[in-house]
Amino acid sequence: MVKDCESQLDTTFAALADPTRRAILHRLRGQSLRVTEVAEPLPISLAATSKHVKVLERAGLITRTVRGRDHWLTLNAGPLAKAAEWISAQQRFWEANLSVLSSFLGEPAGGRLE
Amino acid sequence: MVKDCESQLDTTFAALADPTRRAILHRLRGQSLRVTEVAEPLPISLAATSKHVKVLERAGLITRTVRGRDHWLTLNAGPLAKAAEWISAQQRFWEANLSVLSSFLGEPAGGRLE
DNA sequence: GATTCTCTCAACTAATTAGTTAACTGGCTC
DNA sequence: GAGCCAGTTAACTAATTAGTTGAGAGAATC
Repeated sequence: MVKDCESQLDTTFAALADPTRRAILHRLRGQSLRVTEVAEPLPISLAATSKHVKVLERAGLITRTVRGRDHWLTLNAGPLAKAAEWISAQQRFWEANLSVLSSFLGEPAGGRLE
Repeated sequence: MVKDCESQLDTTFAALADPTRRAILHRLRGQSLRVTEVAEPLPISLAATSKHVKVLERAGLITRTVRGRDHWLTLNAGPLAKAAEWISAQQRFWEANLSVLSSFLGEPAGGRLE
């Protein structure tokens, strides 16, 4: 299933929008863990954790390696790079935009600014 | 309403997860626009656009300046910086993680890797 | 002051999501 | 092979979301 850039950003940002999933990614920094280990500190059921893992996997943010009955999860930074790229491209225009705003606010006006 | 870091990331990433909203932000690069102008190229109603604008505003990604009947929208990069920060903190561990993965995959094994 | 323009809000629908519990599959161990 | 362990799937609920249309509030204009 080939996913275009736009819809990849959709799934990446949507995956990152959940604090539980961010906690999972955070926990996978520098170590591979099994699903049960990932679930252990979380205040939700194993089934719910399994769903979150699936979301992260579909977003390409983690990689699953099956070994017998254990599923080992590993961080995968590819989509994170794409997301960071989009954000920084946006930020590149922030300065320019600030000047636009200030010149706008500096106008003779008469309008309310709240 | 004071929002902690975590829930700010929630709303920021959730706001960025929608392609229409990313298009709006993209369009606001370097220029302030009114809601109608933002809505013009979008294939949805003005009311729907108004909702997206509200989501972006609540996420702190844009600022609204009311002038008479016109609402001027301006990009606001603060939350973007927080989001970028979270991502790059995560990325800092990618290299370390790659070595973990490769040593894991390099084990004598017997497990399937699919 | 009547009309038009900009924008929001209310009410509704259809789809998605995060969680639950219960049942199931497949691998390990005694 | 009986039973346990790891994990997914199914079926359900409650909440949220993206969109619609229709109505309304306020500002500009003729």
